[in-house]
Amino acid sequence: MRAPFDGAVAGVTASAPHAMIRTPRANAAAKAKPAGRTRRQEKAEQVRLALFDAAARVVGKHGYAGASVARITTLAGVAQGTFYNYFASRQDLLDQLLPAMGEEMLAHIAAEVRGERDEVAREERRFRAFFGFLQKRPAFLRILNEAEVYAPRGFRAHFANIAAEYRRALERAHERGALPGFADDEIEPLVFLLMAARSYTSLRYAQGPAGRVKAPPESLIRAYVKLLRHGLAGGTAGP
Amino acid sequence: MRAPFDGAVAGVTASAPHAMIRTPRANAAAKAKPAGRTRRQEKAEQVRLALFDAAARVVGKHGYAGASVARITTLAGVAQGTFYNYFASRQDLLDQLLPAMGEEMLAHIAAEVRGERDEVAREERRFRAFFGFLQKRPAFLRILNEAEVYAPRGFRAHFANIAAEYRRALERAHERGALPGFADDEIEPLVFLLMAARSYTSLRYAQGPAGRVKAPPESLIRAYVKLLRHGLAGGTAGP
Amino acid sequence: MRAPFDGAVAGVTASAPHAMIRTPRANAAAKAKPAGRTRRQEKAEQVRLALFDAAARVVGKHGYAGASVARITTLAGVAQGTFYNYFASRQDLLDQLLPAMGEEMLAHIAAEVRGERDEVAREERRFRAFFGFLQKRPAFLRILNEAEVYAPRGFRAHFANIAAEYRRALERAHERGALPGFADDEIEPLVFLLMAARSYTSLRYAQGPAGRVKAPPESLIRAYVKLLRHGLAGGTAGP
Amino acid sequence: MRAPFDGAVAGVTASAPHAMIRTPRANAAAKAKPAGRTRRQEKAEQVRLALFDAAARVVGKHGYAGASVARITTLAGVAQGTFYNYFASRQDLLDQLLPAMGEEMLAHIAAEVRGERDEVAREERRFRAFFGFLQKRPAFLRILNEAEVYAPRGFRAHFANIAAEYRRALERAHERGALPGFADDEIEPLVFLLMAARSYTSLRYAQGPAGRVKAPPESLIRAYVKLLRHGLAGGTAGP
DNA sequence: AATGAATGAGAGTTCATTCAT
DNA sequence: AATGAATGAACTCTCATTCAT
Repeated sequence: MRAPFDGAVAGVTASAPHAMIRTPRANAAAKAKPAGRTRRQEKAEQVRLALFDAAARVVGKHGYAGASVARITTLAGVAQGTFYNYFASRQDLLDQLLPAMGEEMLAHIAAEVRGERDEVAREERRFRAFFGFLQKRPAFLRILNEAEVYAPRGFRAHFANIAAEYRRALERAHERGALPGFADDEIEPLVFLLMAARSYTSLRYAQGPAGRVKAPPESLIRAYVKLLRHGLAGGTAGP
Repeated sequence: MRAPFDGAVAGVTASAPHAMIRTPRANAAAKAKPAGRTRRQEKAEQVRLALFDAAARVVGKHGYAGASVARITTLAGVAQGTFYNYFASRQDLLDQLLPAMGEEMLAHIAAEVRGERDEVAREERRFRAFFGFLQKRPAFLRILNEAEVYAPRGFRAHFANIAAEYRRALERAHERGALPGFADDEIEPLVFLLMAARSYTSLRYAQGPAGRVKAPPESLIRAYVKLLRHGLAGGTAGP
Repeated sequence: MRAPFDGAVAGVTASAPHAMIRTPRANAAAKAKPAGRTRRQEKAEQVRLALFDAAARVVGKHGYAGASVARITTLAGVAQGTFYNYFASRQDLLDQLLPAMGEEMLAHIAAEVRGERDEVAREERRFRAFFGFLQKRPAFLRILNEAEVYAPRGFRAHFANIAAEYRRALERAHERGALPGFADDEIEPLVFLLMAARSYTSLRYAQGPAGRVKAPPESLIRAYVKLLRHGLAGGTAGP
Repeated sequence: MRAPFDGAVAGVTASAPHAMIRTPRANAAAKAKPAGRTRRQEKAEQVRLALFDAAARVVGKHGYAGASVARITTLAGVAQGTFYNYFASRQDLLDQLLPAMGEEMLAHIAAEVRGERDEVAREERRFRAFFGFLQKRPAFLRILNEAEVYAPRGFRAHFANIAAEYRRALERAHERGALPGFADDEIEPLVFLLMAARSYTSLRYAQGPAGRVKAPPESLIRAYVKLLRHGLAGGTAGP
């Protein structure tokens, strides 16, 4: 709700699909008093969050290549050494960035799609929600973009998350008979084709100057919907 | 046929759509004796080519991040300092890599599409030809992938090249009435959606272990063609 | 018999020849109630012992260089900060390690020598007992080895201990007329020459792979005894 | 002859038992003009020597642990990066230090021993020459001492060198009948016992304050000679 | 007395670029 | 035009020690 990541990190912790997330706190947790978190734990969590948040901002602004530990810790307001109390390495944090924000994105999109029955309309909502999320979290665009190269482990985790979610959605649609012409082994390719549309066009249309993020033009959404509804024929007969 | 890039580089030099490509050679060319190239010029061109070729191989194998000037010059068999007689900076060469290979790719695809009239069938041919090219030039997949992050200028130049070519094709199709449902301002989005499909799926399907490049599965191509032909409905009525 | 050092440390405390050994406990000891140790004191002594024992194990396995406070406290099962309640610094503990084990070694050797009257035979027993001790306490070999460089104060203390003991033995032998050719001022050099033999050959012959400790070959002991009995002539006339 | 290492390094290069010695120059050497060294090569050799010399001084003064690349390069008057043009790593240089000086030591000792026939007298000369060398190269004492722990590869190389040399000498003596009481398999132990005497006593007697090196007392040498000549009996009958 | 997170100086190493030869 | 050694800033990471809780 407020600073980036408050929600995102909580989301990750909740669903916890990231074996790589591990902080010093983890050990101490075992000895924790049953009655709620201690002050120390709270403070530690704050620092962790501050580092996470700082990393997201720094990557958003300078890219992964420019995300030095020095920059991140300075922005977070802690000493460089402190970083290594929370993350095993620079790469460790970098690899957690995308999956964490990805969870948040998924939640954001899911909320927008709820209620719509028609599959193309659902996809249109997802598409719009994706772009909406980019505006809510401008850093995400760059993080998403560069992660494949700079944080491949994190990228793969995120990719698997998103693809699994998408696949579930398309498989349900398939069962409902909403994708009549497609065979079972064509669902996965379809997943990637839809992810491609979203991801690739965001690079062209959302990326503004100086890290700014723009809303996508309606013509893009119209073209996408037509393609999904009728293919390249685009709906000859008109709506 | 033989070493990568002999053709590619020639192609670039020929069509020269890259404002950023400018080397010390350019100056020398101005002074060239009218009667053909001197020995010196030929030798220089050879060195330039060797550096280019070495860079492509190195990036293909080690990625842009691992493409140090030392590695490139060692592979090319020249001293490190020599590099800067031909390229303004490491980045300069890196930015020329993708546009050069992109020209070659364009030529390869154009040759495969020739003769086909149906627009969906043409796109299928392009799609197949793209994957075919990846197998011919395995290094291209990695270069294409990483360029956006490591050689953004080069990536943009390449992207503009490809998009322009695509746009021309789709606009001709549009004029022929092959994209009946689409408005003028939806052609460009369509271009990006088709590029997205090609580019994004290549990452998922073509990337084999250890830099190997695989052929795409037929299910992917079937799904793509169905999507183009009928949208998500996928051709309920059958072909 | 059980955890290393129970005895060793007790020994140190008993004979206390180490001016440098002084821990927070020492203060507490002053305030001790006359009637035996309190629970608190016992607990504290346990922690001290645990740290000591952990340090010996860590140095035995990872060497002094790898004996970080973090590793030692983790193995001892206490927090890092606790360390500084018992030792003034990392170096302080490290410097106590060798003298403590050295006392144990001395006791071990003394027990083996008892009863033998011939001086060369006594030295042979010491020599064998030294190697025997190494096998009983494998960590000692590494500690002894590295202490000179990493814990020079501790090394000097240990060295002085051993040399003093040795000197006492040789002086008694001298008085008995067992070292007929040597002048008074040659006793000390002799001490160092005997210590040299023991210490140096242990590095060559006892050190096995992966911290394992081997028994010395009999040929070494034969050569040593011959040297002591007859010099380089080695006993031409037979024994 | 002048600055430390001029000779030492040459010595190493000559007998070259150190597979680990490798500098960038090695490549270039292949292309070298036949007619003598170029200026560049000479300069490079100078820098290499300067680094070597600086390293020896630094280790002599601050120990291996204090021999940071920064200190070494500062003393040598070159930039830190330059270091890595000559040595693969800090450890690489550190491992070369002892073998290089060891060769010089060997030469020094050999020169002193020449001419003497009696084996004990030869060993006395070696012993004296060893201490003499320590005074000529004060840094050597510390380097020798710490190498086992900080530069184990270098130490092993040096140790093997010295032991081989010694062994050759003792085997020749053995063949001459100079070590009448010793069996073949006792020669090696003898080698180590003599090396022990030299090495260990140097720590006790040569080490002065502040890296100063003292001459050994005559009593040490007398004791040593007596031990070698008659064993612990020390020559009852007198000379 | 025990905790353990925070600190920050300092380590080794890399590499694009320069420039005297 | 070619060389390749020199440069030095920048990087990630370690760890003994401190100190508020």
